[in-house]
Amino acid sequence: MFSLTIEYAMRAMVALAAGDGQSMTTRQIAETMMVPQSYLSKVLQSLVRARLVHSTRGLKGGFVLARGPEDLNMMEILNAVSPYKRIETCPLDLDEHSSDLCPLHRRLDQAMGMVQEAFEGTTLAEILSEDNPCPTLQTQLAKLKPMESD
Amino acid sequence: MFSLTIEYAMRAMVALAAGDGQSMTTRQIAETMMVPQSYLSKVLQSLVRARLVHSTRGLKGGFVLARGPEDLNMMEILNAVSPYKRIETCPLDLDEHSSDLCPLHRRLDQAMGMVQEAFEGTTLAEILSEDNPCPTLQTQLAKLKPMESD
DNA sequence: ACATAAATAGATATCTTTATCCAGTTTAAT
DNA sequence: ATTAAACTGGATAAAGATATCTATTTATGT
Repeated sequence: MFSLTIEYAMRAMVALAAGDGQSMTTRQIAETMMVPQSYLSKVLQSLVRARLVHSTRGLKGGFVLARGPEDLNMMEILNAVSPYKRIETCPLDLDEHSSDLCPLHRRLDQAMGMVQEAFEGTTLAEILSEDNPCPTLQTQLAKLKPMESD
Repeated sequence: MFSLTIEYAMRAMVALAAGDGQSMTTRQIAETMMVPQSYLSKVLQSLVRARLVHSTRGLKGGFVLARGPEDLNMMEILNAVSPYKRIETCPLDLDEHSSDLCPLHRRLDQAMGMVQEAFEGTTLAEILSEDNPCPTLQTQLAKLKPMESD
């Protein structure tokens, strides 16, 4: 249901959020989240254009979240890479004046509405706060902040 | 979020359900629901293969629902044309043994679950029973059953 | 200044989805 | 039997999504 591009964007944002403010390169994100690196660079540029992450070029450059993880939700990430188009008018309805959707498209749009609400209500911070059995992320994070809390 | 193919499949099934048991040709369905006819024929074959509709060839042939509209839900239609793959295991998790999803994919799959439940709980009969402001459908139906209730 | 690391932009390749067309087959009506 | 209507299956084309590569620009450290 969700495109690979959306998957990759979400993974990248989770990686950045987990990095705790540290800048990460495309390569680091790609390896952490097992995303094809060359394609990830395109996805990251979408996230930059949507102003969800900041990029810095050159040596020691990389990407960081533009806001705190508690202020970034899944819907924003999805929208950054593939704008979510709710069904506003029945596609069968020729004149655009009908305010209501037909029953079929009302149902389809309701489903989209549920997803939207769920995603808008879920921040990166919440995702990070839950138990995270994702092994590659943990491994990589251990490298990123080698001796943080000691 | 839902592919055009899914859209077309849903529209076709609604058209057939509205036809009240009468057989409809590809052309009739296509015109009623404004779907490209040649592509619709492929979609209909998926619905036939999934046994949601029956087809009869030859003159006076066409398509009819395989079951009553109260026994056909949106999820079956979706599955007929593009199998719904819930997220069973975290795609980042190398060994397949982890029973739980990581928080990100738990959220993604929960969204898919909500859609699935909504669609499973919605039959064609329900869709038909609601007010239907979809003008093309009504126009076409008037032709199909010209003097039904008089 | 120079070399290096890294994002950016553009061109290109591959695969999937969407769409069209045509030849073949089946059936009803004449 | 012949004809016309209609589904079926295969080939093909066009568009979009996914992926890769290369050259360019920017920044850092020496």
